[in-house]
Amino acid sequence: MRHEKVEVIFQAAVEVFAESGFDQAKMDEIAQAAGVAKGTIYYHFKSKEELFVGLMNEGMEKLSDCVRRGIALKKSPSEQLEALLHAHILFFVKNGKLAKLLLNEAFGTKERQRQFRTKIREYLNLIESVLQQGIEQGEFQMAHPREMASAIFGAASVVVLQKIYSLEENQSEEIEATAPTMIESVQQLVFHPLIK
Amino acid sequence: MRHEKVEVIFQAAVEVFAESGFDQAKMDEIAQAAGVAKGTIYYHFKSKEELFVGLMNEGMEKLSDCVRRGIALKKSPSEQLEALLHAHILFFVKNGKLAKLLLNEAFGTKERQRQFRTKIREYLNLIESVLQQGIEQGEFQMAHPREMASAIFGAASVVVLQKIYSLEENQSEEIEATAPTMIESVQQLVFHPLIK
Amino acid sequence: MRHEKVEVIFQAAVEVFAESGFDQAKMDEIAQAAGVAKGTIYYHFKSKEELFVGLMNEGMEKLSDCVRRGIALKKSPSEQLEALLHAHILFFVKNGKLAKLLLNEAFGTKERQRQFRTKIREYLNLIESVLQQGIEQGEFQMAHPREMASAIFGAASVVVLQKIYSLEENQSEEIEATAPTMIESVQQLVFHPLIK
Amino acid sequence: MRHEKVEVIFQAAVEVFAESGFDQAKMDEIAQAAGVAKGTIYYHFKSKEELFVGLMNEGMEKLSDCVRRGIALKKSPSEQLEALLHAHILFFVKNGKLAKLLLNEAFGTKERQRQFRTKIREYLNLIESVLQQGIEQGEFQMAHPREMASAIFGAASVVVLQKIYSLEENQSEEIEATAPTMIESVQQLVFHPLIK
DNA sequence: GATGAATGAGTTTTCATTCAT
DNA sequence: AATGAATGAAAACTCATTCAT
Repeated sequence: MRHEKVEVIFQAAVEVFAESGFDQAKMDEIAQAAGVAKGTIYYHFKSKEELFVGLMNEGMEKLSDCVRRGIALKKSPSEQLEALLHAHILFFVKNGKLAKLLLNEAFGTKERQRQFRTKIREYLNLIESVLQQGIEQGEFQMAHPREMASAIFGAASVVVLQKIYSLEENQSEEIEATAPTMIESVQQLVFHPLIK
Repeated sequence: MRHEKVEVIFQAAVEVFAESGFDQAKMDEIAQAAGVAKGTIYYHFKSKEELFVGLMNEGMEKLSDCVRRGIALKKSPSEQLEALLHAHILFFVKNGKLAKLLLNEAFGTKERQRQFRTKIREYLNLIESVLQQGIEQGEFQMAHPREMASAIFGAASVVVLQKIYSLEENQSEEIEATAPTMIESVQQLVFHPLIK
Repeated sequence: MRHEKVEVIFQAAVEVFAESGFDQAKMDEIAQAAGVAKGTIYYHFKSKEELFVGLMNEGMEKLSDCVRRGIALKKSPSEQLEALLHAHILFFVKNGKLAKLLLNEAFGTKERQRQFRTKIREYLNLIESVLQQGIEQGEFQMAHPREMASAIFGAASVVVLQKIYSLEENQSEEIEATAPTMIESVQQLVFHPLIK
Repeated sequence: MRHEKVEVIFQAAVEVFAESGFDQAKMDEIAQAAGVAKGTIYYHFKSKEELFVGLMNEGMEKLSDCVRRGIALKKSPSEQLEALLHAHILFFVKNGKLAKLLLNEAFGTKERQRQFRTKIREYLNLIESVLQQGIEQGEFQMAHPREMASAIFGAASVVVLQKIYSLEENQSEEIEATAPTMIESVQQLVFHPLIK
């Protein structure tokens, strides 16, 4: 297993980065939150950026794994897509901190953001491949599976993020209870027309 | 009409903020890009934050206006929703800089971000009201119009953002040509099931 | 004339760099000594290194000018060499701080030191050209004017440095009084054999 | 005999200190170069400073021994002085790393430098005593043997240093071949007038 | 209205040193 | 004897903001 202190630092870093964003996050704060000296972080990570990138990669890895596991149980593309949405939203609900970071830091021209987008691109490819299979097997019908993948990703992600922040502003914490609502909405968007 | 210098500063600020994000953007750089002295910015704006907030508010205003104008021409909610998506995507395509800022700075706990989210909330209300009318007039059918509004907003925004950055990485600039692809995709998502 | 603050910073920097050497010198200390804020130094100089290099260049420039002026008054190479030694030693005596920096920072593989050595090389060329002329005019006789230039430079410089530090340890300050002693010694080394 | 590890550390330390100077040299780098753990250095030396001082003392010791051995074979002061110059220059040529350190770290107000200068003072006394004997025995003639000792030390040292760095910049390594040139030059400076 | 030199609080990062194993 | 993870004090540098001109 990974070095104990590294784990502690990772935990603390997610909290702090999610709370403040990359630039506003202070290494001091991360160190304090982790209960280690600032030097200790630098003993394990070359820089703030490297720490952040490590974090993001791990986060995307977890999301991918989680979604892949959900898909693996299903046979037909439409069931797989359903499972994908379900897993994606639940993952974001359970890992709100990561979700915040994901959208906050996904876009931008900094190197770390570019690197990060590569990971997102991979995740989008996963979605796209499900769509593609559906098309090939005659289940789905769409002209632009790549754009559709982005749109679905955006819908599923922003629903959760918006909910997180709106609940935060009302200081309620019962987000898990609202998961079905969000899943249902995105499922409808994808599988049924809004129009009667 | 607004003071000439203010306009110049606004223009420059959008560029710089979009390129670097709020924190990494330097007032020096904005001043240089605007061709004014740094002090001049502070003569017109109290702070970096105020400049940014002014910018974002104006941006959201423009987006709202643009969408509202699109809707106004239509009668039925479904036509209105169609027009809304169309206008939203075209606006983001035409104002890529603003689009970047929008998603980059929409989430976070800083005061400026909270303020900004208020504007987004208003925009989401606009979408929601179209959905609501559709329900009332028996055109639409959905359990959670609020969540649906978020999902639609996310789908339409992320499609464009993802496209912008993916084109940037390939150094092509022909994003306007791809607008129909994106509009079509989101329209399908909203109006037709993916499933045959 | 040069900007007032720049001048003040230069003055302070010579003091501090000479006292502590490049690495041990703190920008804080220089700022305090100059009576300006640390930021002011960085407003005028890009980095500690740039400040230092500027300083050294100016120092070598002054030394060169001073020696050149001494030489200019003389006709024959031997008179010129005499004047050169005289001027060099007096300059070091008057500008002890600079003399310290000169020897302390002349050697090393850092970029700033390499740059600095280029200036010293130029100064050595000046000495060498006097020697060369002496040879051509039949006044001097030597096999390796380049090495001789280094040797003379070393003799004249180290004599003064050693004296500065030995006086410092005895807390006496009367170095100017000892200048003739040093000049005489180096003159003898160059013009008369030690051997009777 | 000295502990094996101590020897290894010394070797590595000379390299690293000579390459980077005292301040820029990193204990990590020395440890790596020596192939031991950082803690091991601290097991054998109390501090970076102590390691450095030990090094310098040993270096000066070796120089002194080498020169003393050269002198011991000669009888007359002028032969002794000749041998001294010869030994000094050859020692610097053979121990370039040490030579660099010697001049780089000889001057300055830090405690380690003061300590080091004590050793140099002793070496200068050795030179001075040869001069003094020459005067007493009627071979030499000079007003200020102490200053003359400094001047000779400076000439002999700087000649080599300047050559080392100028060859380094041209990436040639044949310094040993140039030793006679340098010895000859300093010998002339000391024993024969430049003037015909 | 406009300017840009000056400021100093705030941040990342480095590295000698320690100490439990 | 030897190790190397952990530490925290120290330093270079940044940049939003101010203000005299």
